[in-house]
Amino acid sequence: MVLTEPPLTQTDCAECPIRHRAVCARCEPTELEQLESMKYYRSFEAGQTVIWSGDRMDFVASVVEGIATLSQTMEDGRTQMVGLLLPSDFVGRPGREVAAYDVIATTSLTMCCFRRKPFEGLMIKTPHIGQRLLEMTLDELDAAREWMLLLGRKTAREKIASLLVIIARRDAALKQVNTTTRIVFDLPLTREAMADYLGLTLETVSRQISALKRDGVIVLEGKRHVTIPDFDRLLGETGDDADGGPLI
Amino acid sequence: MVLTEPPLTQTDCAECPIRHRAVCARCEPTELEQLESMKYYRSFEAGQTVIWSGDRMDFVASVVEGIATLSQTMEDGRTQMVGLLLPSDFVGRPGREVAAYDVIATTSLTMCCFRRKPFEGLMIKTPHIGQRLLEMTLDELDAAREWMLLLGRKTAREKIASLLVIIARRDAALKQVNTTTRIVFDLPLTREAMADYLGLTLETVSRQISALKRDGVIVLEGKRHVTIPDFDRLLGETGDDADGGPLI
DNA sequence: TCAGAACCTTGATCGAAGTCAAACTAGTAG
DNA sequence: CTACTAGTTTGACTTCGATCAAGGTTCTGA
Repeated sequence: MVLTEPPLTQTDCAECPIRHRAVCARCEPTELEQLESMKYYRSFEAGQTVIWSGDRMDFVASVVEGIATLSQTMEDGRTQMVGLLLPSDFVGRPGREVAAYDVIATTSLTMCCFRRKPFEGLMIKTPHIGQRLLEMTLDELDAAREWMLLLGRKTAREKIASLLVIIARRDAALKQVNTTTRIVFDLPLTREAMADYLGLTLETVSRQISALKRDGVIVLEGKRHVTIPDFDRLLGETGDDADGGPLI
Repeated sequence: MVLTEPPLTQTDCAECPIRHRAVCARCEPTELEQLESMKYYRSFEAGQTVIWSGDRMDFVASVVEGIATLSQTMEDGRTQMVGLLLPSDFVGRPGREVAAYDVIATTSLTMCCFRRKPFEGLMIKTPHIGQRLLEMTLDELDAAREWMLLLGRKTAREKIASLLVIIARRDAALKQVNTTTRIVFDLPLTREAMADYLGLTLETVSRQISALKRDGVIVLEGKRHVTIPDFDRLLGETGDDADGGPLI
């Protein structure tokens, strides 16, 4: 599916997370009005491609609900995920006309889009939007560097444990539960998507998950529903510093 | 070596690349004056550590000359390079008090530093500095994602070829030579540093360089001086799309 | 001019993860 | 109810890069 001119579908945006994350927090009423005028929602089903690398991209967006992935594919089909987009994450780059990565919905997905040109204009007139975007981009860069350590130096088992910790943390932040709550969540990714994330094959992912289950580090009901009986134990499996911090 | 309060050594900054890259291009004379007042140079010898992860960091900086690396180390000593800093690259993060990575000079190195607090103040008052920094950060994020593909999916041989292309490109950009010039450069990294960049061991790096040499993809004089007889041939070894673009 | 250190190369062997193949599970469309 | 599909697991075997070990090169400083 190729998006060249996304349709404008104006709907109410009261819950749009971009309000909290990139823009609006310090916006004047007149700026909010402008944002409303360039805003529209788009929804996708699980598995749908939001945009292909190389396509023209006339919007930037924020994930409202669901999960999307950014990935790169080599000529011969090898693919590597380079970004995991959870609710409130930002997609697209001001000033870039053409998408640099494939964006794929891994669950059903709703995004709050802003037409790019007017958004760029507003950014120039409203410095704090750019400042917020800079903070978010620096956070993403830190996450990417953490990910590079994972890809370059961790064992398959450590990679799986790290991914589980990342998902558990983001899930907890989203649900606003605290550290003491029992840690239970559903894996939002297939084994293949996990493999693309971690630079492994899906067979290795499957084997390592089975091993963590056999060793009692995780409890699985079905193939996706995970319980972590002892979060510190899981943390210990990641290879990261012990002071990597608590769940949230 | 731990830097907590870097000494202020004011010198002239006519050649400081930050003028071109992050600030100054659109600065008013009064802003330039302010920048001068918060600026100082620091020099390091090859092998010296500029700052350790976890140290207090009271400055942001731009590389003027030489090469530095950002790297992360796991408890057991496994290390992964997460950034390669060449002249005009920016180090540090506005708003961050504590360094997140080790910064190490791999050649003799000169940096143009700005005291962080006043720099942050200037950034708030001067939006275009933040805008420039956002662009540079987005570029770095793209580079990090390219690097993730390399770490996660490329073979050792492809990794080495990719690194050679990256160095050749940045070297050419720095020297302002054009595509048709014969491609000759010195490797600025030891085999071990290359291994840390690529998520390999130094032995594998050495073996793959020998293999590329044996196959005529590169010509080596000594251990560091590289000639690329056929750049397209080298590009073909990277596994990247053929349309990965020319030297510059 | 020699000793030592840092850096690099090469060989032999090993093991973690990849590949290929088969079978299992759960959901769903007919 | 059955057949199909997408997703997953498990087994057997292979391979790429790691590990361990020895020796070579270059440079510096005594």
